[in-house]
Amino acid sequence: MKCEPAAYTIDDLARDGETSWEGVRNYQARNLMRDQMRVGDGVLFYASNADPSGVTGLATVSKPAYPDHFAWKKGHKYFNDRGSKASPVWYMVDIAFVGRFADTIPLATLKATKGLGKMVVTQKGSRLSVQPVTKAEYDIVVRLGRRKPRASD
DNA sequence: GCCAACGTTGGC
DNA sequence: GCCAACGTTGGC
Repeated sequence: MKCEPAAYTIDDLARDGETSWEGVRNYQARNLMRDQMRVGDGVLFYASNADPSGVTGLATVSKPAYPDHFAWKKGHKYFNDRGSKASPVWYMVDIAFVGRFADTIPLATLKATKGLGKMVVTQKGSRLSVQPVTKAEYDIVVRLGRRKPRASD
């Protein structure tokens, strides 16, 4: 799940413990949250438009998809006139903090890592704010995040 | 700040 | 239903 640091960071999630993921206004991303995400699923927290952009930590799905009520709040920045309280269009999930990486795993590292060649975020033009990750990819990224830098690095 | 990639809108 | 115009995302 991607987020710009100006909006929310892994440190914010560490402080909050849990957060709702409102504001997704893209059908593909919505479908992933609504149809694919289950409580307990692992989440890679990705900082976009950051320096460097990359995975900054781990979270887990703590509440399955439910209507994003910000979508029908007139005047709210996440207001969207599709759907309504009666027939919601936009959904969100809640995620809970799991861990923070000592250092961001930059996108360039993901692209250069064996086994991540097909990971959605490493593909050109991958703009979706919620992307699917395979178990194998997830495990590789977790290993990268846990690796302690050597003095010679 | 540039611009490629992609989603959405709306005229026809 | 096509597709040009437009807006947004996000890496660089």
